[in-house]
Amino acid sequence: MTKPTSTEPRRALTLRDVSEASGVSEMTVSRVLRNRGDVSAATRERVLQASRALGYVPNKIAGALASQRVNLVGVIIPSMSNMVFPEVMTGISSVLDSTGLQPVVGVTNYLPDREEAVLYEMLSWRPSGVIIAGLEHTAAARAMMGQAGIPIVEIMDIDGQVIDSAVGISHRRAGRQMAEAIIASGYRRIAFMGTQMPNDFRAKKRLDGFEEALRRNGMALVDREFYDGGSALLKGREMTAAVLRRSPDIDFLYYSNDMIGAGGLLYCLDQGIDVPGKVGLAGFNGVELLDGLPRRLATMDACRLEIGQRAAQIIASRNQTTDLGAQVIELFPILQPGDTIRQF
Amino acid sequence: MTKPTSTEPRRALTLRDVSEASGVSEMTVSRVLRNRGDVSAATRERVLQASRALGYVPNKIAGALASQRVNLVGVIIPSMSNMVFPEVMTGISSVLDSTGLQPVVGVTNYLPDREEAVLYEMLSWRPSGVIIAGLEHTAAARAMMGQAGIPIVEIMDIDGQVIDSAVGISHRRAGRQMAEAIIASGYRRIAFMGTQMPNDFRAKKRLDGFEEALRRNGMALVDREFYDGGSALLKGREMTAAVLRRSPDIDFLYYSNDMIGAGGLLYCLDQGIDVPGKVGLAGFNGVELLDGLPRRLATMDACRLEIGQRAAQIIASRNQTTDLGAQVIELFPILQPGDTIRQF
DNA sequence: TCAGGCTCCGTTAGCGGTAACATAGCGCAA
DNA sequence: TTGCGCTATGTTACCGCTAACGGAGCCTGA
Repeated sequence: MTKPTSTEPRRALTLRDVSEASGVSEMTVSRVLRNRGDVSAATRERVLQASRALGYVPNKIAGALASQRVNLVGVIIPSMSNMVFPEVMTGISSVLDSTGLQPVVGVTNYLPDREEAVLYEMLSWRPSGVIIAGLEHTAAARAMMGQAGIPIVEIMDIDGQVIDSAVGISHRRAGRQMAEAIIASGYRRIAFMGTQMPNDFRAKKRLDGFEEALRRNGMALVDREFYDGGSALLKGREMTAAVLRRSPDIDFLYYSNDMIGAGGLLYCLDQGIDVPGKVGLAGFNGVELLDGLPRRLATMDACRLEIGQRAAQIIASRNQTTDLGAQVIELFPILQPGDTIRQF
Repeated sequence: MTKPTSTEPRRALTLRDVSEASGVSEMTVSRVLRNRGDVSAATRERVLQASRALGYVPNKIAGALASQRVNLVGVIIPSMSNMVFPEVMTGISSVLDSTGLQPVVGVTNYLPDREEAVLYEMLSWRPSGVIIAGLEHTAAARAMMGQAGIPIVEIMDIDGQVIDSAVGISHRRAGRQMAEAIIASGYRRIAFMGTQMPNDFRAKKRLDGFEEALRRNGMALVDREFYDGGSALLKGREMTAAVLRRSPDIDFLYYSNDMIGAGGLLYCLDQGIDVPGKVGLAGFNGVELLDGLPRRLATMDACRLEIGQRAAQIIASRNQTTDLGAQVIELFPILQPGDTIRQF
């Protein structure tokens, strides 16, 4: 099985092989394969035939070096496994697909040093642009992005200093809005549950905004609980159980994301708790999963699809004559009350 | 905002800039930055300082062309948003991280033509290896992989013809096993629910194996239902409702994946159906999500983490002296009965 | 004292394409 | 017939880096 088959070439194919097989110069082959410049129909056909027959695959490394152009866009995100970034990617791809640009993903696991390393690696391939989640980066990462000479779009968040362009929502405001809606519905004894991660700056900003709004209304969080790793749904159950045991008079549970919120909702329903009468719940993100729950969790959609699309549009335009220039785009999430907040 | 800042260089930095700034040859700078060859500690320090001060980022395109080596491994998967591939990626990364190799992901959305295009694009960057989901590919894709002269590992499935190496489970056998367990538990009127996708070959193989085992026991599926797009959890609810309405005497619901199975489970519990007494349920994949459900759904874990790890090990070893050679590794999924199959 | 073997660093020649320019061949109007 | 302009193709010079080799300077032991 390890022996090369008879069809396996001893040496990788190059333009020269195709040019010899079709009797034209390498340059002409190059023109045919890139659809660039004038080539007669007859020659084109001959070249394509030879290329296909040989199974030639162009070497983009050489091509990129010679042309100083790379059709890659680096996308740097904290995680792939939480339902939020796959949708951002969908948005990015939907726009990039029609431009010849191609996304390349790097994952940081919410670690700033890892983000820096991933960024360095990406920039070393000289991409046409970078889309990166968040506004918080190491000093070195900021410097690299500033120097890179390519469009940089920071996504998801706009509460902070932008390097070049940004597309996102204000998480602080989102937290405030949710708090105000909860208070307006008459809830008074509110608990918070979220991730332990010190580097999830957006979750932190939401909580900041949330608490600020509580304070303005003369209130404060009655209880809070953090988790770290494991199945979010299960953690949501466990934290909710712990909080309700510890503080039985709680009347609202605010979750930093929908997954743990869903776990909490399932727990409350299991326990026969009156939702939203006795206890209200809310999460954040507006993930599709919620549609299948027994009751629709209150949440705020984070505009993930549109964020991806807008970011990709900015990158794409900068590689064209229709350059949109650097810009900061704020999107506005919509509160979806679902069935877990009292309505009047 | 579109004006270049003062720190932005007019021209991209090259090794020459660093070499001039540190007073040594480009070759020496190259050696320092790659940690290769002998350089005195003093010189090394000087070069690193200059490099950092300038904010130099090496050009891997030029490096790869000159050295004929690329530290990239292409990973081609059908989807990123279904909980199964993120875990495979985790396995791949965990192994590759210590090797200097780096995964680059491409997504096909279960479309063979798209897979071919993604593969072509990847091979044009001359990666050190390719990990690709499934054994079914277009003729052109198979030819490309055969010619590429790099290690190719097909993952997830081993029921079919392997190009080079493979790591996976037998989905046909998995389907059979589940059917046998269900029958052994005394269920007799079984329905199936799954995706409509004609190109999800692994789901199809599971169903084939499942039906084959039923036939051998003189049985056949009583009902079946397929879905397409949308929230899997919600579709699971809807399909389950439809099936139970249409065939009220059903006593077992077999789902092609855990997500729709979870939706079905939630529906049954909502309806007050006795699970697993009156109706049993089972899914496939062993996703973490299930831990947070009110009841643990019966499932089979697909060895996703280990598949990723083993595949990465094969690629890594082929780039070393410890070459493992081409191989086909079969993994064996374990049936997790959970709480939705009657136990005796 | 000097051959031999280090350590450290420089020089040369590509890697496989593409931009930019050069040129051959042709049709056609004057 | 000449010359202009066009189309179709070839030639040349890199792109930024690294493999391979070369060689200067120094240390060592006989």
